[in-house]
Amino acid sequence: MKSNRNYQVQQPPKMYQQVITQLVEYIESEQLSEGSKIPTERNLSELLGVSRSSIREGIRSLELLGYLDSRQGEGTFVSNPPPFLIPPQLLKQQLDHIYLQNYYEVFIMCSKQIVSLSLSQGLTNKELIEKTSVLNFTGDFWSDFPEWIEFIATGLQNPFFLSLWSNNYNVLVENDYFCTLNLKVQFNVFLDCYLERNEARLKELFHGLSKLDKLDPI
Amino acid sequence: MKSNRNYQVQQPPKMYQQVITQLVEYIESEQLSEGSKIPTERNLSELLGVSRSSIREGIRSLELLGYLDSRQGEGTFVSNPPPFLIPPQLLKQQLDHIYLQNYYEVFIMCSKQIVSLSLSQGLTNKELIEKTSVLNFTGDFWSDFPEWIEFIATGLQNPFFLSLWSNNYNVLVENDYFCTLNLKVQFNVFLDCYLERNEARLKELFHGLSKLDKLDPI
DNA sequence: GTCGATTTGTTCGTATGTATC
DNA sequence: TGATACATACGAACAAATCGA
Repeated sequence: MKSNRNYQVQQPPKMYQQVITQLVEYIESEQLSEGSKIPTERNLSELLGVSRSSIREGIRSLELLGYLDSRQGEGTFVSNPPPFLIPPQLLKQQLDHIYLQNYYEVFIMCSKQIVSLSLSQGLTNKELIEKTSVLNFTGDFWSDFPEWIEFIATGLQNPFFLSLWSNNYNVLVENDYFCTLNLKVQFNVFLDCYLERNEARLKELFHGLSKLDKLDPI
Repeated sequence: MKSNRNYQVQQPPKMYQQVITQLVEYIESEQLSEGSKIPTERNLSELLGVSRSSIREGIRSLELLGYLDSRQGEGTFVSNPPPFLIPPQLLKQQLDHIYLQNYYEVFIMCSKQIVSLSLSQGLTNKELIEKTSVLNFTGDFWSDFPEWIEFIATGLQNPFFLSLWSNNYNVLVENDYFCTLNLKVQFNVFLDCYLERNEARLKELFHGLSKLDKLDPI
């Protein structure tokens, strides 16, 4: 090597990227929380010394991530982005079966974890039964199972499992994935094992869920 | 209700949102895959009948998601977005301890799942030992453990677990989370149990990891 | 190696719609 | 009703990078 040139492939940072960084730093330094108003586009333009267009490109990107919310005539406000995002869902992309299957397996992992954590929460058997009795089930597995998981997940300390679970669930629903699955188990079985705290059997049941065959297209 | 007016609280869709939708539809309909070039900003402007600025706001947002990649002088190209995103990581936000702990628990869940799937892959004991022997460990838990997980995850059918794992891992690393943990176990123990396929003991070990105490600040 | 065409990067000015007082 | 503040949107202009003749 003769020169000191940097051969790394790296494009120079773009203005909107820097705007994003500055914006986040500004919000953190000012301790702005959900609902707080940030300076107007024109102010930011002067403050950061960049054009309004670049400011807007940054704001728009942060808006898509759920970090900002701008309303015409009012201003731009700080918002709380979710802990996880699934890009194809944000873009309402059509996903093929192999993608959906991958999301499905993550979905099952989350479901399993939520059930496991729920059982280790230290509730008495009575509380367990009382809590779940407020739910009214329909008999349709892919209607009852999600309702159940969502319900017990809201009681957990860590809300991220529910967030991740919901993301995956929504992707699958929006792509009509569940109706392609060949289900061989009743929902009651899950619920009974849960109320009996039969973790070994639950493990088997979840294992069965993750190994579902695809329905043969007729 | 006297009129047919829609009282739903919904802001009118913004141009850049529509641009995003149209762009995704265009890419899908043209079957463009990774690396394909999309029309120039000026072309898109005419094609969709919106200004170049709005086109850019849409492109920029998709760029942040990893769905597009635009290079000055060349053009804008289709890219493959990752299956999961963690917004605070994209924004290089500083996260507080409670947030990090939540991500940590998801991280452990993924690690556990990866190990479990790896063991059920049907490898012989000999293959298992040979595969892991290519790794050279340092003795530092939070250096060895991630290297191990990442290695065995690359052999899995479903790449989403690794993707999700990496996302969480990177958040934790970037926020110096691991060095705040009070670790009481050696990495060897994990590896030995793995090679012995001792799933029951592995379960205990992971349970121990998820219940780590925070180091007392001195 | 130079020139010219193409394309994104960036800025500025202007007009319009909307919310608030 | 009017005035003000603000985001929304457009279009023109120039800079910078890339590529090919």
